[in-house]
Amino acid sequence: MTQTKIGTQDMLCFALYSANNAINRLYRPLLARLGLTYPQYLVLVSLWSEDGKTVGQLGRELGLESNTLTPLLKRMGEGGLITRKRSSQDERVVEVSLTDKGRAMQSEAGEVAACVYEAMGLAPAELMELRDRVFQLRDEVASRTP
Amino acid sequence: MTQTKIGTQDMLCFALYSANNAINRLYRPLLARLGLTYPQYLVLVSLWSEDGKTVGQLGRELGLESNTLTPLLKRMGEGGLITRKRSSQDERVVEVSLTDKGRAMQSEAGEVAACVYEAMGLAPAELMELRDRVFQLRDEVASRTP
DNA sequence: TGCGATTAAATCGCGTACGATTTATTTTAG
DNA sequence: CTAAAATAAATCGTACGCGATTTAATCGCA
Repeated sequence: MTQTKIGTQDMLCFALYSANNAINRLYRPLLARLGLTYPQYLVLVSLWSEDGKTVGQLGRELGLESNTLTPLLKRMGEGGLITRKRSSQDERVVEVSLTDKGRAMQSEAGEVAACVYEAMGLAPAELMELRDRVFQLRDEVASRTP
Repeated sequence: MTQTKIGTQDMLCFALYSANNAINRLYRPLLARLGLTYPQYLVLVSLWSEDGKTVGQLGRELGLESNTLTPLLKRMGEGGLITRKRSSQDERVVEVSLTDKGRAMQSEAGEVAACVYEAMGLAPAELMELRDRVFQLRDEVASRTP
């Protein structure tokens, strides 16, 4: 017998849970100086790479639903980072776009990203390999979730 | 130039964030049938491996503080899974112990763990390697967080 | 054409996470 | 011995995530 009792330290799910918490604790004070939370930062990263997405598109990319995104985007709109406008083609759809202020934040955010990258202490190749393994696990789990 | 713009799909932090969310979505309905949330399940796993821990000990193991644990443990106490008692040695400390009901839940939880393990689609060796890498990253990030 | 089914956001309630602060107890220095 | 420092939980407010439901608009098909 190799192991009778398993503890939290044996669980991959706990590794991901606690690593995610740890990274959030690193990001939080850095992003707070920009008036951002981590999920808000992810929305900006998404829009910086391609501006003008619907709530549904953002949700599919980030793995979130409207019940999370709607209030989050509302706060970002109040903060003047984005605009939210119903599509004239399809009034059900809300289109999210960057404001000048939201676009301008990209350069400041670069320092945050560099700071987090450094704290991870991984060489680029290691980082990319770990990232791809974690994405693969996510996709595998998601595909088996009813 | 290899890449001009980076997106969410390039970020290790997003991989961890979205994988953690995906795993939670898998756990949630399974644990809900036991009346548990994922962090509550982690508390039980910790106590099953060694019963009788203080709030502070649980917090160090799980990476959580009293502001998160206190209400969580209160709910678990109301659910009859644990007891919370101030130490007679040091009245500042609260000791958390399993009830019979909390202990009995271990066998039911085994099925949940098996279900999650299967959904990950990883061989044991792969799983352990990924787990250790993620823990290592967590510890590295935590050690560099002020 | 019209009406039920589908789709997209929004709303609501609950349970985390966590920064900041408070309360209560113990430790420690003088 | 005692007042200040340190420690352990608890409390409070804000922002996620998400299950469940609601509202509004569009689609599909008889």
